[in-house]
Amino acid sequence: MNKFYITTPIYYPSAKLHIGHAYCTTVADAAARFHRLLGEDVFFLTGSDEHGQKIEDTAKAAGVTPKEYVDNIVAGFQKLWERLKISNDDFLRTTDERHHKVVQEVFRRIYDNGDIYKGEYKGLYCTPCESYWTEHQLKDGRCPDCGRPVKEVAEEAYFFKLSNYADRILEHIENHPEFIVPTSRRNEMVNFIKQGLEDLCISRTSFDWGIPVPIDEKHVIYVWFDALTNYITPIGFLDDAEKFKKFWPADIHLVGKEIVRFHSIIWPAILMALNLPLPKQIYGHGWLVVSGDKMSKSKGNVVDPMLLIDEFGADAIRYFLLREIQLGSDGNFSRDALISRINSDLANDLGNLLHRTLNMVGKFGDKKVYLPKITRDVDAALTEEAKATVEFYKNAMENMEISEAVKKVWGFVSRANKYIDETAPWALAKDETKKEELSATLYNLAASLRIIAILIEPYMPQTAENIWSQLALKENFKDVRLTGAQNFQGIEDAHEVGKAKQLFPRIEVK
RNA sequence: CGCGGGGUGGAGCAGUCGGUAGCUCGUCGGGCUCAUAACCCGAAGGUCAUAGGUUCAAGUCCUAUCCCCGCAACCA
Repeated sequence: MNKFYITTPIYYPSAKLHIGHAYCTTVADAAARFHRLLGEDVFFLTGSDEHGQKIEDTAKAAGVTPKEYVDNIVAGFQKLWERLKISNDDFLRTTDERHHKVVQEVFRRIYDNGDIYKGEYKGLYCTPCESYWTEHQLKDGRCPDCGRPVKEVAEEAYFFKLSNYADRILEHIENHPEFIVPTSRRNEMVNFIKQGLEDLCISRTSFDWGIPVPIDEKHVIYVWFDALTNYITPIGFLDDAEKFKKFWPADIHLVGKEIVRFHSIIWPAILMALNLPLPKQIYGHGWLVVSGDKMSKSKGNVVDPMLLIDEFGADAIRYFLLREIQLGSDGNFSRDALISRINSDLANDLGNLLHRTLNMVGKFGDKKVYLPKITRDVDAALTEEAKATVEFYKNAMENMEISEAVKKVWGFVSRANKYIDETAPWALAKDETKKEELSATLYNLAASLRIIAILIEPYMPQTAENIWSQLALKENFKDVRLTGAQNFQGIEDAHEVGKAKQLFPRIEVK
């Protein structure tokens, strides 16, 4: 059996998650669910990156311990994923004991190999703020936080020999075109490496909230070194060799475009130092922008996904994110666009298709659908379209062209709506000699909806199941695989369908 | 000249190897009456940021300019 291992970044609990985090996790979830539909053995990981000075400071300001602080915020993460119907197989917190062991072991192994050495970290330090700043972060040569002068100081620190791996990483990127996607990000990384890589400082003594360096307790390990190793912790790196062998290397690390660098340069270097294979793909997705602006607290335009779920439901949000935004490029988020999608695509096109179909099966028949005895040209055209849709969908989803796949499915929804017009069942129902035509129309519509339900499961799991249960199909929806959608006549003869219930109400805007 | 992305009907976007500029929404007109005022068909609307260049042919390739945005070793 094929396996599929996909990860999201582990998010930083310095604040509540916004719609951009929800976007990334939804994309990963759709991919994970799709691969489960293929029958693969899927491991889908998300989590939280809880260490670092910023957390320590924020907790102090809130008057709680760092652990109390992150426990509270991370509970919010988990609540959000639950409400968004995220199907992750594990949730890794970098404060987990299992993760500490891994990070320390990774440090130890690389140290023993000689790729970690003790050196001196030189930086511009603001003593009152207890922070290091890089030169470009300074404002007029002074601390950007308090405006006081900074001074160059040196502290003892451990360094990872990133520079040793530059050539090998570059070679890997050049020999594996699929390693960094999209291409624009890959080019960025190639340029970045060609500028030369410095060794990476991977320990700090200026704060305590982190995992101690195993050989030197007064240092804590740099957050990225800590965070990146999360990807090998829950799949048994230290405690389950068989599981590890099965799932590593990861198939996709889905990350935001701004952290592609850490995943495609630092992380591979760490893995090389451990003699482990590299992940197959780093996918850098774009950002959600709100009316052309990046979301930020200072602009006050941060969108809270929890409120959106309260108002519109998880599936509608998921649909919007997956359909509207081209993975890899930035996309616009707006309430108006969301409502417009819900009304036209979900209520009018899909919801109404289901509603009118079930209604007609009851009104023009005996609530049962019968295997067609005839095939008209329109029937053949519909069947063809179904087949083409499933094929396109499978191919697109495998290539993470999720938005393309969604659009194709909705093309089929439209085709089914058109089929109703072409066959005009209300006219057939008035003509006793047209019984077979009517019967074929009703069956083919129900069969189309069955396929649609399967295809949209990765996007809208609740809606998919809802359609399935309104069709009253006997097979347990959880057992359905994509192969089931490849068979058009998947409903048994004389099957009795359920009662129509509105899938998505139209949202009235004043 | 630090690096990168973008500028295409009213809005949001697609456009592969150069070959009649597409999609969704909105607007207007028509059809239909099973349905959630939904569905189906048709139409209007574009100097493809600007100026040059290459070519039989440029949204697409080249050069320059303007504008927007991101990154710049702790933002999904």
